[in-house]
Amino acid sequence: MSSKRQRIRHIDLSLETADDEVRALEEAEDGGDQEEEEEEKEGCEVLISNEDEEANKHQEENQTEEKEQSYEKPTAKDVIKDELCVLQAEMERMKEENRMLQEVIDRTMNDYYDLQMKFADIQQEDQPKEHQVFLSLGRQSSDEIKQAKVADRGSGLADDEELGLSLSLQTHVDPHQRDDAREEKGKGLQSWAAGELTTITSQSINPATRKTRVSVRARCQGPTMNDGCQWRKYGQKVAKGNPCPRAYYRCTVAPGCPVRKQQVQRCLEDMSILVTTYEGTHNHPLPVGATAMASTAASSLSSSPLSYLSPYLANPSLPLSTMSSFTSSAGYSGIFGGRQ
DNA sequence: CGCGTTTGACCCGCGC
DNA sequence: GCGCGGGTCAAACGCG
Repeated sequence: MSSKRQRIRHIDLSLETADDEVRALEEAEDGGDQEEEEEEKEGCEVLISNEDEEANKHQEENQTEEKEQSYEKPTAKDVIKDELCVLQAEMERMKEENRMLQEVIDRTMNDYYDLQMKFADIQQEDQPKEHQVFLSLGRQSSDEIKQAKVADRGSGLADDEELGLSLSLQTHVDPHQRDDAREEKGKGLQSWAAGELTTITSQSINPATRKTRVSVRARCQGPTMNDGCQWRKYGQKVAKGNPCPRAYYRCTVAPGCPVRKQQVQRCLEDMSILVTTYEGTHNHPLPVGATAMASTAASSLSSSPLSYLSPYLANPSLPLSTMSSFTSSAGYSGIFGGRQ
């Protein structure tokens, strides 16, 4: 199991790198005038790109000086024109580069999604059949199913039959359960909509209690990530092996809501990454804000990776039912790979 | 004064 | 059975 986690970490790193590169390029391209897609900043990357730009400027200035020495007194206008041309050319080049990087991100996200599906399948196989009954990949589109199958063939880790079973089972899922799952998934995805989430997660099952569990890894500066629901802290504990305390929150949107979440700030690997584990299913509809974010996040995931980077740019008017394209029954799913 | 957070005590499951 | 560790409770405290 640890090897699987390592695989996910590897993916996370690559995604963040791509994200940073694009962000740095965008900064360099428009000087940060564009509306920021993420509130969180990686200042060092921006600085690097600015330094590059300055270095280019210095180079251009040096070239200009050389020109001035070799030619006969060009007018100031000519010099400015030259600089302008060079800058415009540079800008065009960076735009092109930006486009290419976006394509790379696009491909990477597709690969990432495939891997998530594969990971869910692998974990499905690890569980007893009794648990698999509750597993579901949600109402995937035929393309997504194909992708998953292709991935399965490539790895030889899962078989199409099992995937098909899962798909068929979810059509019999109790609507209430599906709502619960949507809520579960929504909670995690709301962070996407908030632009805070950098990675998605893993799921886990508590065999003893059989409670639904979804964990979300989010890059978040604050003590807790805003997922649209109201939470009340009811306890805090220092877990062994992690110097950072684990906080326990309870959903206060509705009295008696069984949903709890635990947050663990992982100090050792990355202080900025917050691992949030949601447990249980809501016994109430999600707040409007949370639902909107959830559906927005859903559309962002199922559409372009750019909207993944900036979920608010995605169409927020998509119906909540869109969520079922990657949510599932009883709290589990392809992406989160959840189980009950 | 009400609500949320903090924190020590308690409970319970699990491994030995 | 015992010890350990995670999870929860509830009184105390702080803040608006």
